[in-house]
Amino acid sequence: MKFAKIPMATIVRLSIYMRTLQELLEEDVEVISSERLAKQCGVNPAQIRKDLAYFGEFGVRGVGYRINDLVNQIKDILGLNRPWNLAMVGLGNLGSALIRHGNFIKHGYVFTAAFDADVQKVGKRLPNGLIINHVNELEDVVKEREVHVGIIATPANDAQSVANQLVLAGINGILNFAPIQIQVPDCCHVENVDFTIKLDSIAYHLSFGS
Amino acid sequence: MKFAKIPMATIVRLSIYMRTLQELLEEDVEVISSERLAKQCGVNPAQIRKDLAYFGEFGVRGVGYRINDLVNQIKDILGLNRPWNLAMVGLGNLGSALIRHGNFIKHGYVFTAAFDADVQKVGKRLPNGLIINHVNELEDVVKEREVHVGIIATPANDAQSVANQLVLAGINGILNFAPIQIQVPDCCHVENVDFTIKLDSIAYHLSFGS
DNA sequence: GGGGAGATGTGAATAATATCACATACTTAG
DNA sequence: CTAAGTATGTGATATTATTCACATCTCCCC
Repeated sequence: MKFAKIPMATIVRLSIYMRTLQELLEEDVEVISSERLAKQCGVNPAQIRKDLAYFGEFGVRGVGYRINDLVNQIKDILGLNRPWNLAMVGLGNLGSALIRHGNFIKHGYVFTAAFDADVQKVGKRLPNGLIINHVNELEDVVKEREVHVGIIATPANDAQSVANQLVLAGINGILNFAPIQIQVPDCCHVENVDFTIKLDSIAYHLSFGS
Repeated sequence: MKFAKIPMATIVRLSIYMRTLQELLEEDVEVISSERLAKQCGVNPAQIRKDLAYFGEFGVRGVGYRINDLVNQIKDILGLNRPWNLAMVGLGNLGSALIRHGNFIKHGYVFTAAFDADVQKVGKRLPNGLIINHVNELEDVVKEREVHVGIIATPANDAQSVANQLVLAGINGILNFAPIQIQVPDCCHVENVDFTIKLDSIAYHLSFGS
């Protein structure tokens, strides 16, 4: 599926295109031009065509893209035509809220494990039926339940240690909500979600104009 | 403070440098070289020096950067040496968790208003003392409490309408957690936080190597 | 079935971003 | 006071990413 060095930015945009296309599908739109899609996503039309061109030809000249097909093709490109199992580590405010959040399941991501260091929480059942395990059991449980991606929602202090354990358990993908830069071996891919950094960008723009 | 066209990526990195530097301060490190900081942040040392060079000279040749000073200078650059008032819109799982999350206050962001469309929730008091207002009151309350940044944590369907109201109320910065691309006038700066997009990137990496 | 309208796919041009490499300046030791 | 050792700041270079512009293909209508 992957033919050349693909810019990371392209991958991110493909996700965004897909989201927008899925929206359009629900409004019964069947075909769209790169120009209209570009406007809706806030990018340049040529950008969309280039991004897709890395992976093949998906449109029809003179017509545009059949949305249903394109969504499926983007899913193939991103590896989303299969289920992905998630483990949540840290069930404080944020972790609990995320695990209840409907967007994961909507996009094919399933929580198959949940961990916390607080023995008070261990054994409790979450709304989705999962029972919280102690972080000590992380390695075993992760392997047993075939977790693919670990989500870190612990305090910053615990994040690195959790990351180490996840790597030990054979995890190669981590989504990190802790506000710290975690260090992992090259085999493991980390994506950070840090909203205070986003707020800093907003503060900068508000302070010094766009 | 702003001298030239500054790359957005530079602004984001400055936030990251600042976070790391603040960590180091707590460990009583006083001075750091661009090389060590770079390693810790996962970037190139020259990158750090270039990023800072947009705004002035902050280091000492042959020595490095005095961390305490540099943190303050980055705060000046980003406009963080002042309080910023936030309004949360949407107090479902995610919104409630965020408003309880300690990281905002730690970095100088204060919630001064909270809104929900559910009349059941209106009037309730949050852990931080705030009382939930109905979204109908958004414009008035936002102006009265001098809100600078609106945070959207509503379902995707409501996000655009909330954004419109925020703009009407004079808000120029929005942090959007709803998984949808919201449209706003140019005067308003939007940052999106969409973790399923991050998960998609991870899925891609796991599927097709790094 | 031929011609016009419209939208893709893509090489070339442009713009933006990151890295290198070294001159410059500061500190310390002798 | 001088020389050695370091680490910054920055012009030059390399790399990467975006946009343009147009040839190519499809559809539709006459």
